[in-house]
Amino acid sequence: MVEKQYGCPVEFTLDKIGGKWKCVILWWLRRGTKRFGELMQLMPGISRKVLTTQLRELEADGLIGRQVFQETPPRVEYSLTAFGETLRPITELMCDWGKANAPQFQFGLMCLRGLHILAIATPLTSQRLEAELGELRGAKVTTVSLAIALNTLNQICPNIVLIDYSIDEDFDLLHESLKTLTADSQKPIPAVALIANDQERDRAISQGFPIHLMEPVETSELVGAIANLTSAEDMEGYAE
Amino acid sequence: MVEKQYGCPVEFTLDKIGGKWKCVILWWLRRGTKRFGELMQLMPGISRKVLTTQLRELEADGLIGRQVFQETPPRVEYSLTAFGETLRPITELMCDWGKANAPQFQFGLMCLRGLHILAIATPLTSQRLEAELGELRGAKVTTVSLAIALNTLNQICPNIVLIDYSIDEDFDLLHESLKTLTADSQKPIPAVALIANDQERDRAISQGFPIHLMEPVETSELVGAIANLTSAEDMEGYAE
DNA sequence: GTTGATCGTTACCAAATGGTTACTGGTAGG
DNA sequence: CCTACCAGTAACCATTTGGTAACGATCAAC
Repeated sequence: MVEKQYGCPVEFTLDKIGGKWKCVILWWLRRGTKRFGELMQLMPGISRKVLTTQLRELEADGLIGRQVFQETPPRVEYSLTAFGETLRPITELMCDWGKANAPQFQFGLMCLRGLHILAIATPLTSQRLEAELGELRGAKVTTVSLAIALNTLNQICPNIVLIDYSIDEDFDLLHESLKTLTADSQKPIPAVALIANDQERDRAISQGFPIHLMEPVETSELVGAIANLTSAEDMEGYAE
Repeated sequence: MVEKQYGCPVEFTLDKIGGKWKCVILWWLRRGTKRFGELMQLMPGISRKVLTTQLRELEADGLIGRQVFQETPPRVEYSLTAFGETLRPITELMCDWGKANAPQFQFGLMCLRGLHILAIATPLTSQRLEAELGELRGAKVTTVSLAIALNTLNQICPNIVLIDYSIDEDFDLLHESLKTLTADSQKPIPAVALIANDQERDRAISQGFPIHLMEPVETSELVGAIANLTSAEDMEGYAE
C-alpha cells in the first residue's frame, strides 16, 4: 500500500479534520467528555450514522478516545486524546473567526429572542446567565430555587431548563416533573446540567440529565447548546 | 430567503473555508498574488472546473480578489483580500500541524529523493537551496550561472529549474532553451522564479516564467511546489 | 488560416458524502 | 408480555461534490 501523497501540509491536516462535522465534533469535545446522545442533540442536523462514522474516523486517527461502559442502557463516552488536544488551537481559531464574522443575527443574538429559560442556579451563576442570555440576547431568564421550580414548573413552562450542579440538591424529582410535563405537551423540555467536575457530572447523569456543559462555560458554547436543543424539533428555520 | 443557521461558530467558518481545496488555495495565496494557471500547477489533482468554482466562491465570500488583465493571452490574478488575510492564522496553524504530524516520509523528505534540481541563483540563495533541498531531502542540486546554464542545459537535463530573480539578467534565452529542450523529450521542464518584489515578478512573467514564489520562501512551500510540479505528469504515486 | 496560449464555460458523468428508515440487544419498569 | 432506553447497524436512497471532455473567446505568431 503506497501512502497518500500531499502537495502541501494543509492537505494532510484536511485529511484528518476535513468534512462537514469533524471540526464541530472536536469543538464540542474540547471542554470535556461527551456521550453519543449528547453529541447528537448538540449537533442538530447530523444523523446517527454520520455521527458514528465521523467519530470512528476520528478515533482511528487517534484524535479522540472512545470508552464503552458495560451498563444498560449502554453508555459510550468520547473525549479528546492528547493528540487531539494538539488540534485545539485550530478549532479555537475557527470558533473565534466564526464569532467575529458571522452576521450577529444568525448566530447568537437572534437565536434566543422569545425563548423562556428556567435557571436553577446559585445567585452568582444566575446573574451571569441573565447577563449573557437575557440582556445580551433577549431571552427571558427566570431563576428559581429547586423547591419552587418543582411547584411551578407547569405554570412557567419554559423552553429549556438550566441546572447549576454546584447546588448540592437532589434533582431526581425535577427529572420526574419534566417527564410528566413532557407527556402532556409532546415535546420534551430539554435540560442542561452546568457542572464543575466529574463528580457533579456523574451526579447529573445518574439523575437523568445527560446533557451537560463544563464550567466555566463559554458563552458561544452555552448559546449554541440552547439554540440547538430548543430548535431540534422544529427545523423550519433552516434554509439557503 | 431565510438565512442559514449555525449551531456553533465553527459551522459558519466551515461554510466559508470547508471543502477539499479552499484552505489549500488560501495557503498558496497567502504569500502573494497568483494567477489561475499557476494555482492549477501548484495543486495537482484539482481540475479546471473545480478550481474555477472554488475561486468564485471564495471571491463571493469576499476572501479573495480577482483581477482580470485585458491582455492576450488573458491573465487573471487572485490574491487574498484584507478579509481573507484574517483567515491566515488558521491556514498557518493547519500548515504547522500538518508539518508536525504528517509522517515525514510522505511530505518533504521522500518527495525529492532522486530529483535533479538546477538552480540559477546568488551564492547565498544557492547555499540555502542546497541545505534545504539537497542535504535535508536528498535532492541533487546543481548551481550554475545563467551563461553556463544556457550552454549545458541539455547535458544537465534537470527535473526542474529554480531561477533567482534577484540576479538581474535576461532569462528570455533560458526560456527559449527550455522550450526547445521540451520539444525533444515531450515533458516540459518546469521552472520556478524566486522573486522578492512585484517588479521582479513582472519581469519573470514577461520572460515566460509565470510560476513564482515570493522570498523569503518557506521550505514547505518550496518543497511542495517542487514536488507538485515534478510529479504533475506521472501521478502513479497516488494511492490509498 | 491555422495554431497556440490563457482562462474560462457547458454538458455530462462518477464518486463521495450525507440522510432515512427500520432493526438489534440486553435489561428495567409496568 | 410489552415498552422504553441507548448506541449502535444495515440497507437503501438523495445530495453534494468533484472530474472529464469538449468548446469558446481573443489576439499574436507562423
